[in-house]
Amino acid sequence: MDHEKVAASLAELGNSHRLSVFRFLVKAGHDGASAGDIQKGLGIPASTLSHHLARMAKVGLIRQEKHSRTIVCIPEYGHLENLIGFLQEECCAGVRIAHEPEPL
Amino acid sequence: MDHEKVAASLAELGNSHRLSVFRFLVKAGHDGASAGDIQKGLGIPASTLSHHLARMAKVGLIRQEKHSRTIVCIPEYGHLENLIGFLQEECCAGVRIAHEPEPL
DNA sequence: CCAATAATTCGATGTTTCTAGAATTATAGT
DNA sequence: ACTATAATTCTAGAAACATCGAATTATTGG
Repeated sequence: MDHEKVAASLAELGNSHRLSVFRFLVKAGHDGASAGDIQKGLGIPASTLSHHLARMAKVGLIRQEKHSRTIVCIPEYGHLENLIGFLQEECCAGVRIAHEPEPL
Repeated sequence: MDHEKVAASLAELGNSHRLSVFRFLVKAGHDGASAGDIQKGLGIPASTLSHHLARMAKVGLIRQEKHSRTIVCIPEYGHLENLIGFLQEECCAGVRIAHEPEPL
């Protein structure tokens, strides 16, 4: 993942509503949750939520699958892993994360 | 670190200039770099840079120490670690990071 | 005290983002 | 065909952000 994509993804997660949505989806698990479920669960107006979901999908934080009338949103775990990996490698350079063992 | 602080910090890192600044500071190491050095290194106009540095300091991503005329900026490694920790715990729930070993 | 340097604050402008109601599209069930 | 449901798109206003030159505030050295 390159610099610009990382910045764009962090910017998306850097919004309280969207961070809530992502956390909600992670809790929901690999099957994800429908836009409606998220709306009810978090109490965000439909049009506002739709706007945020579209942004998250655009940068690859979530995937959206249409099943008849409902749209199922699934968190892209791999994307977040890549993001975390970037931060650890590019932004922690030489600094060890507390619970991570020393390299040999 | 709570939800709102996490969102605010991610939002700050979610700007290309600021992400560059943070990476620059990490490369510079624990001694950090002066605002002037960052400006020369990244080619960002002084007033623009000052604006970004102030924002980063506000959420705790960096620390600014004034030494006579120059301001030294130091990355707050711990802050980023907390951020990464939050993402791993709240947003990866049960998902294993590739290079991390399975728990016993 | 004066000139030079380092950095911030001011001010103004253009852009993006957020928000949410209203209208629209798509689909299912009867 | 009609109605209800799920979600998006449209639209528009407010708020926040980004940019950067010019003016300003320290601080150092001569």
